[in-house]
Amino acid sequence: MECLQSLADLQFNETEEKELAAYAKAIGHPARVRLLRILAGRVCLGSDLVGQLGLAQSTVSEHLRILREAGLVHAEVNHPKTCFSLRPETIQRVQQLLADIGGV
Amino acid sequence: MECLQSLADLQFNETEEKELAAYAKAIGHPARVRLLRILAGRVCLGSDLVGQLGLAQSTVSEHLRILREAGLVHAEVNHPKTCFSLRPETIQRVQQLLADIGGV
DNA sequence: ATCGTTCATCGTAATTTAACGATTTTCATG
DNA sequence: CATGAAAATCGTTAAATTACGATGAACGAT
Repeated sequence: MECLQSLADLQFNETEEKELAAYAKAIGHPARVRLLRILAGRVCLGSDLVGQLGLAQSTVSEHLRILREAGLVHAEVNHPKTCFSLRPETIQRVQQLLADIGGV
Repeated sequence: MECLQSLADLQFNETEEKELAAYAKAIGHPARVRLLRILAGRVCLGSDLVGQLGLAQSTVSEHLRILREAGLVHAEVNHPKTCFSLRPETIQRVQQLLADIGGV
């Protein structure tokens, strides 16, 4: 007995699979979700975000780095401050990749 | 200097933050994204999925467990076989949670 | 009752992640 | 040029993740 439907026509897009996995991995931590929600419709300095998260400055910085490297957040440096903002087009890209799976 | 917009009105929904983080964490691995894509529009036995992934049976079983526990995949046992299928409503829920952040 | 197939679970090792305090970098300002 | 503030990086520890082979459990068929 085999799969209930044919698997012969199955072809993988490994690049997109890794792309979605990387986005999801970056989103996959409550502190980072909170950062994204704060930055939805708001532009913030790192120090403000530290205050909202209740985590050490270095920890928040690390979470922001992960979000930045994933392309979910943009950072504009104005020494000694840095302005963080959401990149909504990346969120939309994630939604598009999810739609290919089974979403709307 | 503070955040460029007010943070006073900020309120968190920790439950939803954890919910989205948990979904994203489950999706955040290329092998699990592939499983989801295979199961999009197809119902498969575990043994078929093992063949498609090129990983050990125990490893695939573990990935399927993670997807199941996250509510992304449904498993129907017909001993000694198990039928795995996507739960599209969960994918849609993830999209909704993303929309609250900055998606469409 | 035994065997075979399928899937889950166990035990383990290697890698990655998360978190913190301490330190360093960077620039504007005094 | 020295200071100070903000953020990144470093070093470390603890915990979680990933992967595998081996083993175990469930049940249909022989």
